[in-house]
Amino acid sequence: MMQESGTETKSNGSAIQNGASGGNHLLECSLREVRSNGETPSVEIGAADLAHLQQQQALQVARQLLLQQQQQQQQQQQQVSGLKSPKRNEKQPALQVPVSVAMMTPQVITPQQMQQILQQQVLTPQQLQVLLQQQQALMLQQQQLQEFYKKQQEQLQLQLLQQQHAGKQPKEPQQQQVATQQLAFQQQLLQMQQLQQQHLLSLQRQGLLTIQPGQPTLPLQPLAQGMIPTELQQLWKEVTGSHTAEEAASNNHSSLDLSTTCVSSSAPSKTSLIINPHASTNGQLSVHTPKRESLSHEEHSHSHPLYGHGVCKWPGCEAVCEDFQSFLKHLNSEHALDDRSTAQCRVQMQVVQQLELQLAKDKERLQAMMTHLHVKSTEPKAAPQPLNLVSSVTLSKTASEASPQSLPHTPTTPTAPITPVTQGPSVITTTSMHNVGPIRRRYSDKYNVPISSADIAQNQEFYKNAEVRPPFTYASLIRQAILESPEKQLTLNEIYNWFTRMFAYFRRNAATWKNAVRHNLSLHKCFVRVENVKGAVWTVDELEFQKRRPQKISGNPSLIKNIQTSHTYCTPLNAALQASMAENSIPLYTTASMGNPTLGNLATVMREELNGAMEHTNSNGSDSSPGRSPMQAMHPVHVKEEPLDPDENEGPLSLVTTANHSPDFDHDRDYEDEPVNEDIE
DNA sequence: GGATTTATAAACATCC
DNA sequence: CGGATGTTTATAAATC
Repeated sequence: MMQESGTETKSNGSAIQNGASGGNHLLECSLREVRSNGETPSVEIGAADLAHLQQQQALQVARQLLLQQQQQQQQQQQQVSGLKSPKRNEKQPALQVPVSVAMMTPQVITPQQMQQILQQQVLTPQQLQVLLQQQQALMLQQQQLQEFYKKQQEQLQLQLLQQQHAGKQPKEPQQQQVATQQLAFQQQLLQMQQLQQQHLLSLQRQGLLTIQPGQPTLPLQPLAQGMIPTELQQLWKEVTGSHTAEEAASNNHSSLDLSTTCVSSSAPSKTSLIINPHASTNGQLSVHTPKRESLSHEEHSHSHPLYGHGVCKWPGCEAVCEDFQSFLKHLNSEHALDDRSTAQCRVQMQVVQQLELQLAKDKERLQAMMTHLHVKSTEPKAAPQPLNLVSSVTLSKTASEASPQSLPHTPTTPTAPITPVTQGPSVITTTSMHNVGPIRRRYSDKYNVPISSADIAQNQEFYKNAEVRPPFTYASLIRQAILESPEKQLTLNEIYNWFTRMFAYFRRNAATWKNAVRHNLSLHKCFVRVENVKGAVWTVDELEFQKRRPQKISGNPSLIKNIQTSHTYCTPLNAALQASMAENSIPLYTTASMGNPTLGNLATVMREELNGAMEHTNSNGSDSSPGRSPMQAMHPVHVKEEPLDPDENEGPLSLVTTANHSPDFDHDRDYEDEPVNEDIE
């Protein structure tokens, strides 16, 4: 309506003439480099090497875990479909690119196939569905683990480089950090194992699983690995219950032609959608993926993932095979392509997915831990406490919505067939759904507290590679981009670049999000355009940014009310949560959440929230609580999780504290001569 | 159900 | 003219 005159209100009230915005190239180096290099110029080789060794050990373990799971899964795939079309292209040494294999496997079995399986199996569809849903999340988790492993390797190399360069001088913090990371990593792995145990437990609780006492569960290996077969073992017992357990395998005559079934009965049942959303949106992809059969028996004759210690490791089998030959025979006879194997394979896939989901979250936590420790050791005065606290609330809340799009709903269709580019590992299955154009997802950052540098930094590695939509608003991201810049100002194009650099998600649909960026820049008063010598740059008016959603929070009654209501909302789960937390600190899938494909994460979310709340009640100000893990990137659940932090009641804290973030902006109000303050704020 | 916030789309203006 | 950059409006969705 007032097109012409609108400009004056906002733009260039006064130009801060800092002509050279040249420092922006610093942005080009990854934050990780910045962080690790920044104040640690040198390394003591001996000690660092030690830590480095330890870290490598941890990596080794993780790698084995990955390989085993992946190979197991892959092998099953081969059983299911590979037998029919035994063309293989031995791709990569599994170590190098383990991810790609895992990426493809979920597409091997189409939802339709699964549907058939479901119809023929013994378990009720509901039961199976629940199981599958859980396992899907596990698969995601595995992917994340792989990703994480790669990152660890990168970090390792980086550190090695640093050591070589900076070489001589003794360097305490660095070594400390390495050791810390390694420790944290190991803890993460341990935690994964616990989680898996919990998963099993929960299955038992659901009655979906019955562990007979006499039944040998696979010896739990030091890491999470052992859990899955155990769990599956039980699953198989259920799945194959009517087939007289182990012996039904004689029906080699597969009734399912997995390699050809595709579109026939594509009525996308709920399960099919959930199981393989990618395939359900684009059926072809699920069919033509012949490359997966990279495993030849010869290749893995020595260490067949399904064979170990003279026992068939097919989930739920445990048949004794003296030598590898007999194992192969057993494999071909007992685990041929049939309904049962297919179902088992599918379940295994789901298990892995679930693991991967969990991993993603734990990875975030780990990063948060590392970041926290690092920041503290190097920057003791910055008082990041309140800042992190606030933003973590925001993030964990918003994050919980980031991935629902990746899971159940949003039956949207990809605007373009997913380009298999995805150089970032392992994301295809998770992300293939958000490549969708116009998903309007509201990232309920209702508190809309600005994300802190730490928040993004902690997860940036994830978002850099995973095409997961970041759970931040455009405004928050823009602000973050600008604040990260040395001059605290960026041109539009530089903002674009930041987006694409930091988030894989923004490497596509450029027109859309760029428009959104511009829109946000113009719309929000907190973004101030400053005329520059060489053009215009955008800066952030921090105060305006804080003012954006003022009365909502700032300790007013409504907030408290919200918290309380959310408490009651969660109440049904609280009992179970606390009970389980007492033992293992990990919540489970309660009956209420069983139907939800994302229950695992729900549980975790809840635990996080609860932990956070409890922590804060217990420890005020003690720095010994890094556990307030800022963000779980992949909470697919749509929970109305309000921050249970009692601290929130003290309201203003959350808003005000961030203001100290950049004192530079105090003078920004200079050119805030517009008649702003009265209209909305 | 209305208000608010955010995302998306699009029209339009301006500048280079 | 065309693209980049801004501004504005409209609409939908989510949330409060």
